[in-house]
Amino acid sequence: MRLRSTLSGSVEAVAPENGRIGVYVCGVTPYTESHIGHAMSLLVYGVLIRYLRWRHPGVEIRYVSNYTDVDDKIIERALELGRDPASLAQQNIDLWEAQQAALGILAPDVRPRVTTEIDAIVAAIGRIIENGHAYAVPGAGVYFRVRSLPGYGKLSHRPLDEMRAGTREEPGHGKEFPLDFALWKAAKPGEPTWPSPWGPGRPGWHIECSAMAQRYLGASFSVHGGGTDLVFPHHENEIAQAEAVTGPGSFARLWMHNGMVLRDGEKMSKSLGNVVSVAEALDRWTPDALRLFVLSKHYRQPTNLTDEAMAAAQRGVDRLQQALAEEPAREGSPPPEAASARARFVEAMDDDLNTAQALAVLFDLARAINRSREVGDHGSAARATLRELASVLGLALPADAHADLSRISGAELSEIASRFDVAAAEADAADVVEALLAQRQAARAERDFALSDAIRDALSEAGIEVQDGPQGARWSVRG
RNA sequence: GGCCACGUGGCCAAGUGGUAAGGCAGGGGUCUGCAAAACCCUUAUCGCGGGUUCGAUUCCCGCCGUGGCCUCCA
Repeated sequence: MRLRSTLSGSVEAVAPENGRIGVYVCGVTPYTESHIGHAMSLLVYGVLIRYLRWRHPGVEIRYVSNYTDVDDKIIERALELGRDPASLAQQNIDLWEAQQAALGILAPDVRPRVTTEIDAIVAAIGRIIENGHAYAVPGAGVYFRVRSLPGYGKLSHRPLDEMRAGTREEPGHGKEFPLDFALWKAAKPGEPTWPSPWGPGRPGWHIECSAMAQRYLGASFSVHGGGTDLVFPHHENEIAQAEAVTGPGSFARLWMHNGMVLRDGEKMSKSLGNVVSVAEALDRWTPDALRLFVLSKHYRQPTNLTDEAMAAAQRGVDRLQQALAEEPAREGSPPPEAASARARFVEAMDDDLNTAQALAVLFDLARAINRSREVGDHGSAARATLRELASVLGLALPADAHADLSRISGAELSEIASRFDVAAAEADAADVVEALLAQRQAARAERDFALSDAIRDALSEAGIEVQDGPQGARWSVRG
């Protein structure tokens, strides 16, 4: 497959390095709970990995994504809350991992953290100093010597002198040059510290990623990803650090960046108060709807989260689910669309992860299945293809997606049951619904449509939709 | 101010030098006791102005607009 690389600006083939395809993606700094933008990012890279594994079954795909669990913000936040930075980070990581699982986001093979990789980081800094690309400033720490590296700025495509313009001097830190950045920060009172040849302290921001990426993927690897907001300075600095250790041209072959999630047209930010947390998203929308929303546009484009867009995404998911719903019928010849679907899907995904086009293949497949069902064919081959391709995109499309009654009011259901003289003693809400439907079916058999419609309306008001089909009535919880 | 993207039907969103996927919404129809779902039909010349070309939405220039980065950020 091919991906557009931020480094070269062109579309390049994803190729194995050192016998495998290694992918490193910048994870979160767990100083607070994660938001929908973090989820969108990892969701996309998870799809990339799923696709690579599906497309290249014989190739090892190693997926590494980190946690920067020591950093200014974590320390600052912990201080505000009067608690230990480590436990704060751990709490947010635990929450985030549970949420990722709920969202169906593929877990990385390795999730390194700064606090458990200090040895690798210290070793990397040592090499950078040895190679003349960094210098220690007593009492301040270690700085990377940006001007010593000729290629600095090649990722963000900005010459060094141009970047200098917007930079403010930081007096008192002993920097040789304003753009030099910290590899190691000398210990301050009350902060977590580790010993080092340059005195106690902690790693600066960028070094952890290059050190951990090279530790788990080697000096050079296939793909490095992250949000487009990380291009500068984070990824630029990662390249500089890595090349200062392993030489020019090492490190990631291809740099991939995803666009930002906007909320109602604006970037999510604390000051605007428009941050949508993962918790809120999970509460309001289904994982598949969020996934469909994210994948319905190209990963590099910014994506605007609106209630309308999410409603549309949910309806789209319903449509795919509907096509997969089992209904007994005879097996017929598979619709012709099924044969070409796989090829079209691969073509789309190979071309810079064009998930929007890939989704179109799924929807075409859904239509083909529904059409064949109209003429009495089961279409199971096409169904299996749809399910397989959907799973590559991480769409769960669970058969029981709309059977979850946990959000339906039990009291309301009991009230409806008693209103229609149905025994509501059943502990299981589903049994109550089934009993009501049986009552309704009896009414329909007697052509008492007033009663049957009243039951349907009552259930609908409670959030349960009833549909009559050839095999009887089916119910589903409104999304 | 500098750098980089983007501007496609009511909304969301792919895409191509030779008049444009898919989803949502709307309209008409089939099916249904009625609905719902599903199926069929139906809605676009691609921000504006130039240029290159036999031909541009697709390439180039300018303008307008939106977003991102340039400081922490997925």
